[in-house]
Amino acid sequence: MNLKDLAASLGLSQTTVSRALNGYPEVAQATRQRVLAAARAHNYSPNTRAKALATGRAMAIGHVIPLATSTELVNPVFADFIAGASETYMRHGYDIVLSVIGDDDEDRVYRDMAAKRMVDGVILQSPTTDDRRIALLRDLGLPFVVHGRATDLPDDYPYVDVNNRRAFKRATEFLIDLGHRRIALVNGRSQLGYAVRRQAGFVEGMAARGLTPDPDLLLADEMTEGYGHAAMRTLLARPDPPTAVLAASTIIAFGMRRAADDAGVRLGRDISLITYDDDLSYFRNGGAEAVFTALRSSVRMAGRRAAELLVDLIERPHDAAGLPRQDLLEAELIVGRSTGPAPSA
Amino acid sequence: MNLKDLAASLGLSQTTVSRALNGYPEVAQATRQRVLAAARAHNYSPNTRAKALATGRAMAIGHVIPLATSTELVNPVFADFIAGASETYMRHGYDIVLSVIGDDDEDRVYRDMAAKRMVDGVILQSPTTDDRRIALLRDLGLPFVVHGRATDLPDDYPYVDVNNRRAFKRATEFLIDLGHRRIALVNGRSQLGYAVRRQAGFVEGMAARGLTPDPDLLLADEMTEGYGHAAMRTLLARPDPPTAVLAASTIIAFGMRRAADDAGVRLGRDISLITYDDDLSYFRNGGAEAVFTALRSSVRMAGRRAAELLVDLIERPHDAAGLPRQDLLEAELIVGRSTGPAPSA
DNA sequence: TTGAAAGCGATACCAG
DNA sequence: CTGGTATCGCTTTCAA
Repeated sequence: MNLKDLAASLGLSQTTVSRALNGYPEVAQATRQRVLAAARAHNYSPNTRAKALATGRAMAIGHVIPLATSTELVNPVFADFIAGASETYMRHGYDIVLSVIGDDDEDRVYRDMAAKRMVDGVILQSPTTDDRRIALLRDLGLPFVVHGRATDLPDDYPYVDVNNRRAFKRATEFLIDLGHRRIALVNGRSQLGYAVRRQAGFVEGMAARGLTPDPDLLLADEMTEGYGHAAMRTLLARPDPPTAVLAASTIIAFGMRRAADDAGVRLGRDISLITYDDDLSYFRNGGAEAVFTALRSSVRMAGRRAAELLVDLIERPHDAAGLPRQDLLEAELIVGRSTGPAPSA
Repeated sequence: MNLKDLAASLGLSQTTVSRALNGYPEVAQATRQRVLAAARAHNYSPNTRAKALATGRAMAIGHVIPLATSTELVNPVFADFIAGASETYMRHGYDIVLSVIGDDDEDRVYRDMAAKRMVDGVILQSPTTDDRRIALLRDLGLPFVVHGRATDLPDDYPYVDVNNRRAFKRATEFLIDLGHRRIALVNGRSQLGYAVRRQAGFVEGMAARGLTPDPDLLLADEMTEGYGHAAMRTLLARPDPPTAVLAASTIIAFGMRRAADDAGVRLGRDISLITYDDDLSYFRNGGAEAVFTALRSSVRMAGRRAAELLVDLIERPHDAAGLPRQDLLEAELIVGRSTGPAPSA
């Protein structure tokens, strides 16, 4: 059933039926009712492609998930972000078009999306410190919102980010206040803006309590489970292993946890582990006995927020003057028992 | 730059340019070369929406992610499945359209997708035992492939599944051969086909070694982290806690692990845990010291396979007579130290 | 081997 | 308030 058939079956023109369906004011109430009833009866809904062609609006947003060739598992963060975003899109009638890409054909994908006009805007994930995709998208004239920030670029593009610096600062101070002194940070690569900020927060937190971080306890590499495992082994093999570790991602923490198991070391007892974007729901459910967590909850909200900014940008592109279209979310800090006791030393 | 402009710039008709670009044989070699060169030079790529409208093919596949309202985290399995599927789609030129939906508007989404013609086919995830979406999609005439199987329905629809029964049977036998006798199964709800099969495999494995499962050690509920936590607490509180546990999902295992930590029980030492769809990459990286894992690796392959079947179904709908378009993948069984020692009892 | 013209299914302008 | 018609960008007969 298409518009033509529907119009014919009603003895009306396509024009009138279209107007009735799209809520134009100049349609007679009686006519509108008839049209709506018929549409419902025939289970009519307009062909998206035709509509998109006619209006020039695709009613779809592109999400690009980068998947480094070295990555074995997909970072669960992407799924949570999208879950959040889709709540917003749903309300505004947008669909999500997903592209999972290797790091090689990065900008081909954006070029394509712009040229093929299949989306009205895109979300850019995990920007690097001087991400060139931002300039590219601007050139292409494709509306976008960045999830995260590119440290080395002027701060003049739309973004949503979690305040990683502050979150890590607070987590660090929390550990120090528990009595920890030798604290390790197992971080992602420093090309990633958030890795840089997480480390900055960590260092700040130490400084705020008059401590200097031991460079040997600052580890960083590709955020994989394998790396987490290797890092934990390295740390445990030291003559003076840290009493607490701050892990920068779920994926890294997976590997660290396993390495601890292998070594017979009990996390949360023998050594404290704070993992940044993990385990929210448990803490919620568990109630009182909670620990620090942050990103995992914030990520969903970040998705929601980013989607709002993007939809706004697409639908009211000229308000740019007034509103900044940027948002820095504060991560929750939840604290409790599982961090383990203060070290005796 | 659109087809019209491109044709004008070449002094050719749209027809010829279109034919040259789409590899029709009747175009002169020289002409084709000129056209291709110009297209590249102008960075031309055809407007997807117009093409879809003209051809009746959307070149997109719908993936529907169900997100129960009670679910706090998105099951990472979906992301891995999509990562696998997208490898296939990429090769064939399809895009992914994602819908994240609550359990309420289940079939509205499928109806919409069919009516709005925005996708050429869909992947159906996590079927329930007598899933009515299968009949719906058949009615709608929308090509689909199911990831998983609906136990209570005739086995006559296209699907890709992992052989859950066999995987759990083998895992169970493996544990028994290590000396375990009191083994618990923490499973998902029995509306889910795979939960039923996992339990069947577990029971079969016990039977194969002459054991009967203790009903008190068969737990099942919504697959959440909170539930995993509760289940583990229940098990540990027993006078005779199990010496090994089989967890049916990553999410459940998250919670169980945390409960073990809280209780000071070391997984892999004090009590063995086999988790079904977790941790693949670590094992790969770690080499020799591996344990059972399965779905997490298979899921990506399942995504790839499901996508292949679906593309095939869309592009050659009439071969159905010959090929079954069904695939049952065997999950890998990787075995090693982290399962913990055999119990002394 | 090439081109003119008719759709595909909607929207939107211009008349009436 | 309603209808005719051009248009969006491409594919696909049909003719030449």
